[in-house]
Amino acid sequence: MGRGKIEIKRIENTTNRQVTYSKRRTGIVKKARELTVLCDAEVSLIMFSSTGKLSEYISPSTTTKKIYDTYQQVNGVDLWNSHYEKMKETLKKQKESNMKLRKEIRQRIGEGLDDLSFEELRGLEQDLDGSVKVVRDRKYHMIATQTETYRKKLRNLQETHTHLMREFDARGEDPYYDGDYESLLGMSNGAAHLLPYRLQPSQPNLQDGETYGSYDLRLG
Amino acid sequence: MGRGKIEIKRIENTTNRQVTYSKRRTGIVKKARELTVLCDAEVSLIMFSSTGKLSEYISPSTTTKKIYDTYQQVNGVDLWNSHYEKMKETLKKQKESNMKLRKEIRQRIGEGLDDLSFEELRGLEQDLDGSVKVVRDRKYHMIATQTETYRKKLRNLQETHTHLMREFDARGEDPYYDGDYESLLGMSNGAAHLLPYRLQPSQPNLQDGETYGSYDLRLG
DNA sequence: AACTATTTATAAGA
DNA sequence: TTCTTATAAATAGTT
Repeated sequence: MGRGKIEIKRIENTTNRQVTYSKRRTGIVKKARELTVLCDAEVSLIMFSSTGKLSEYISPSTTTKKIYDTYQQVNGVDLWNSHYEKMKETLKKQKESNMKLRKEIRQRIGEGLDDLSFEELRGLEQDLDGSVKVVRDRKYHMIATQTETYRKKLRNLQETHTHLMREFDARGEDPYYDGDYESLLGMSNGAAHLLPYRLQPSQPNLQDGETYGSYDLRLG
Repeated sequence: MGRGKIEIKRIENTTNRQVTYSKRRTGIVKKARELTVLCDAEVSLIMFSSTGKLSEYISPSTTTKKIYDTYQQVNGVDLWNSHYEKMKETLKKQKESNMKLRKEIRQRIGEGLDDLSFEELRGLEQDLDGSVKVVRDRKYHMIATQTETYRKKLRNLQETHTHLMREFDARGEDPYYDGDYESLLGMSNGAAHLLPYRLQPSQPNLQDGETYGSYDLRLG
């Protein structure tokens, strides 16, 4: 229907192809609209040009979503819907699993025991008994470890104090001593001196750690 | 394009409308196919007649699902996709909840305790201790109940045997007795007799229930 | 479902 | 893109 007949095959000339697309797109949309009105039909027409541009016609009485929903109903589930169904199934299983886990926890807490038989009850008791033992052992282990850590910390503090005592006592014997206590107190442990230990009755609170601020001895 | 020009409005005559639908449907599908081939386009055409019958054309290079997916990408998410997203979110939350429940159970079983602090460990121990007590109480309660039931069953059996004894002893005194022990042993409890109780030293094992087969005395 | 007079769509050109 | 127009194609009314 034009100045000449054309063969129905891809138009190789790009410009020509785009012009034809534009003209025919107008034509087919008009046809879709006429079909809708004349025949009381519902039509969804979606077109992508070779350049990817989207055009569509949809009957005014409906929406693209409705058309696709109905389309799927008629054709049975397609890939998309089956994916959706699969997800619903997974969700259902997850919820069931969740319920079971909650029930188990409730029983392990001591609730909802009415459903259990005597044997199940006895099994649960033994199970819990075992668990308490494991947790208790772990706690004792932790206490032991923490006590050991605490001892080491204490020992380190005592050593530090011992060193500090020695340095303090040695101040009078140091010809270069300038009265700077702060630098003495902040000195590193690396500077270990081999002076003999001497008791310090003038500083009775030195060993409890209070004098030089609070030391973190908390467990954990 | 026909014998006469027609106005583009609903065709009231049903037959005429359906015929026109059929003819024009063929026409528009042909147009869609030509557009696909000539212009290298992708076309999805879905039509529902006024009677609800579905017809479609889809370019061979694609699928209805692809067209719809691309359509959604271009237009942004629609209601359907948001429903899908909501479901994905729910599923994610369910899975997370599940993981937490499993972790709690593992800890209540005595596994995966390494992550717990000393305080948490102590709390868990006390919690489990309490649970064991609840379960143990429940078990004892059940034992008590079952024992009571057992006593009742036993008493019933003893009564039944007592009755049987009496019937057995009474056989010699019955002038119509014909030697049919079986019918005696199978007799119902409803036929209660008011004969005086008599000890049966010749049947010492009668009261332990073994003589007349096994009685189900199992707990639960 | 076929026919065909007529309308409509559009290919090529401007 | 849009207009023009000769011509191909679609189809309304009919059989």
